[in-house]
Amino acid sequence: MTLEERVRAELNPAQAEAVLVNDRPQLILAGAGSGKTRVLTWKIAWLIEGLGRKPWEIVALTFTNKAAREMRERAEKLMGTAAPQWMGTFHGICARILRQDAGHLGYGDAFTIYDDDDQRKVITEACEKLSIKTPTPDVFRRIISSSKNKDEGPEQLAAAFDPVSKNAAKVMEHYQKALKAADAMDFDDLLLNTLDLFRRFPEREEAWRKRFGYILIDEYQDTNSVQYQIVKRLATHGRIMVVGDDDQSIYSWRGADIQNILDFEKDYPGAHVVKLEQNYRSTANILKVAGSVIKNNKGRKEKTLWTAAEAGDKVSLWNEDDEVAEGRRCAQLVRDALAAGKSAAVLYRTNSQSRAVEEGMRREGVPYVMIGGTRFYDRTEVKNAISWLRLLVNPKDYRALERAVQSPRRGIGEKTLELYRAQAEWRHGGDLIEALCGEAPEGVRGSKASGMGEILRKWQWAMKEEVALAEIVERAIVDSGMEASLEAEDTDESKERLSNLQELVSAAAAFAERNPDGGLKGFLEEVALVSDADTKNPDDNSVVLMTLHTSKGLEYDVVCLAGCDEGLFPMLRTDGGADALEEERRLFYVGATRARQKLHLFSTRVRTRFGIRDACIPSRFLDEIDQEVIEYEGAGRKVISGADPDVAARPRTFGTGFAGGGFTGGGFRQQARRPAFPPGSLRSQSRSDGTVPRTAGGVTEGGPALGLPSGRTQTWIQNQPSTKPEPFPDYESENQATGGTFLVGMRVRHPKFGMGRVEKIHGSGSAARLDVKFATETKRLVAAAAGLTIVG
DNA sequence: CCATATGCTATTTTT
DNA sequence: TAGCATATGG
Repeated sequence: MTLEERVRAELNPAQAEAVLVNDRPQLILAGAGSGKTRVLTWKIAWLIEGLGRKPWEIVALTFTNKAAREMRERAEKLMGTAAPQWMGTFHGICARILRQDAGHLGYGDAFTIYDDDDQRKVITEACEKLSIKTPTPDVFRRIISSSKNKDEGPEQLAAAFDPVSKNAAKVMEHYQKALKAADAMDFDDLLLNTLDLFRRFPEREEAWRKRFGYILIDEYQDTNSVQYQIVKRLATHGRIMVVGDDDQSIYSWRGADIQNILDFEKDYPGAHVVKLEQNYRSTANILKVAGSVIKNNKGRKEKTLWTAAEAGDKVSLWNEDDEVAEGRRCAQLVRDALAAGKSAAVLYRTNSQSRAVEEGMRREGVPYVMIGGTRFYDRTEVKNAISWLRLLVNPKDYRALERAVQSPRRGIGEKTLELYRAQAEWRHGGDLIEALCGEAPEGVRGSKASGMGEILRKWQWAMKEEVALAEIVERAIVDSGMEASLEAEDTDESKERLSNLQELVSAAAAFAERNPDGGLKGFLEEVALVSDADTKNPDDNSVVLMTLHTSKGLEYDVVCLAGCDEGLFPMLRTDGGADALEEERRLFYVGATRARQKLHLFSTRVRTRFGIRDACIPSRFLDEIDQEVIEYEGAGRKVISGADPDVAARPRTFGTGFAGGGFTGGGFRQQARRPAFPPGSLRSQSRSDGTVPRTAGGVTEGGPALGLPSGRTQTWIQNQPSTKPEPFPDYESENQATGGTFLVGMRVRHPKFGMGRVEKIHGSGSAARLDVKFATETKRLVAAAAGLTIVG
């Protein structure tokens, strides 16, 4: 069989067309689970074995290491020969380009990659130097990063009229200088500098363009402006294939521009467009759920996923008391799944939700692996050890010195360090190691610092002797004194840290094995660019816990999607644009389509957020779901439903039974939408103003009183976790303006003063005054007129 | 310079 | 509530 015949035999017609067409730029719109990796890997095989292209002519760009690895493995398996060398993440490939060419831009080839922490620190220092106090460094960090993602510099920021941008411009300028002085780049710089290289050095651009005779890009919908431009410059020859799904664009907040994929046909005239709409992953019911939600988005490329698979189970909708019950239920469901030999995952919107889910897993004894949170390489002790190595590779890396000097503490502080920095710049061309070894700066008793210098010198020596990578890492841990200091501490925590450091040594050894020529430089680069999901490989017997974002590209037999509660998911920030909701919806789509066989969706009645228990309303996405394919679940308490549109509000939550005995938090959400549950519910209980009588808790205790089957007391409205409902009159006040009810402890937003908290309430009704504590001061406001919004 | 106390804020995070 | 960052005093 010829290769072409094989392609046609093993792929569906659309996939085969995507693989075999080769004379035009190609846009492959690949719905979730439609086999895009398959297409990419076959494309590589076709280019190499079918068309005689050389592996080194092909560059394949992904957004995650995991995706790159998977593509490589599958391509190699398919061909039995080596896959292209240039397969990797955008950042990784750019780093490789820059290792070669950064000299043109005034960087060394040993430049360091700064992570978020380094970034924060450098920006904070910049703010201090410039005596800029507002806003916070972290705000600047975001502004700077998003500027870079848009291919903009300080100039554009300075041109803006608002003071924040003006400040940001100054900070950014200073920040970039500091990075340059440290011979360092942040993540954004890896991309931006590559673009810069191409713009400023056409001959280099030309060289790379020739190098990359064929360009493949995965997840094209996630490209930002800089990536887009890099690609555009390299792909003038038109030998490019991009694969993506506009419905899965969930990283706009990282600068991804969905327009890139929507405009592909404009950017590459004559492009060949293939839609992959057959889904091979999920049951028809799951797809229906995903499809019925995503179709509410405007501005998407119309496409409908279909499957040859059967309808399968209905999608389950669970409504639990609170996040604790939710976690338990997930654990139970997942345990059954695992027992049946299935894979399972629990997905949530925010990392903070993981706690309750973890707790549930532990209580039910279900093994789990959590992805996200702190990366292995982000643990303090690991970073500390690495800072020594960084300094060794790049002696200008001031940030590394700042860390190393504290690992362990050795009595050298900011001031001394600053003097050495000056010294290094003045006398040693920025080389901090030289400065440490040389004569101590004026006013410094040199012995402590020069001790560091000697250690580093010794390692430099060892490096020349080509000592094994793992050994260098080991020395960093021992010679620096980190090991001794942790041993001396001798606590459970210090033991844990020591073992992490040991693991770092193993990681180095493993790296050296994989990349014999990688060296310390290569290792540090991997450390900087690898993610948590790349390092953690869950075994078959555990559930995987992670955010919806990290779940993209993965699939599981059984998926629980926790926290489908309005305000949490979708999570809409006040300043988010109209597109924000659509992005949340795409996130739902991504989450739902991770499931192969069974999807469980969860909402809760009450949820603790920021230490406050709050009443919840089911996510609007649950409303959008095609009702035919869902079933309501719950331990003998199917939630009663209804489509009564004027029941906008949920009853407050009374926190009786909790410490203190008082009620906490909760309030009427005037803007609340009708719940997802079908007709005939207790809605009748609500008053025409959309509120529920204060005494609701008492009334709802008994099912029969409401004409419900007895024993069925657990209904949506009834099921308050409390029995004592009467609030103290002084603690509340009606507010006509927002229609909300203020309670002490509530978090509110004022148009001018920002976020605040209700401290005290004087009087009631329209005459009520509130003492609201804002960030800087406490104000007494007229409840009805202050224009406060209840946040939570 | 370092250890402790207080106070503030609080998405998502491929790299 | 909890984690982290800054403030403060030894």
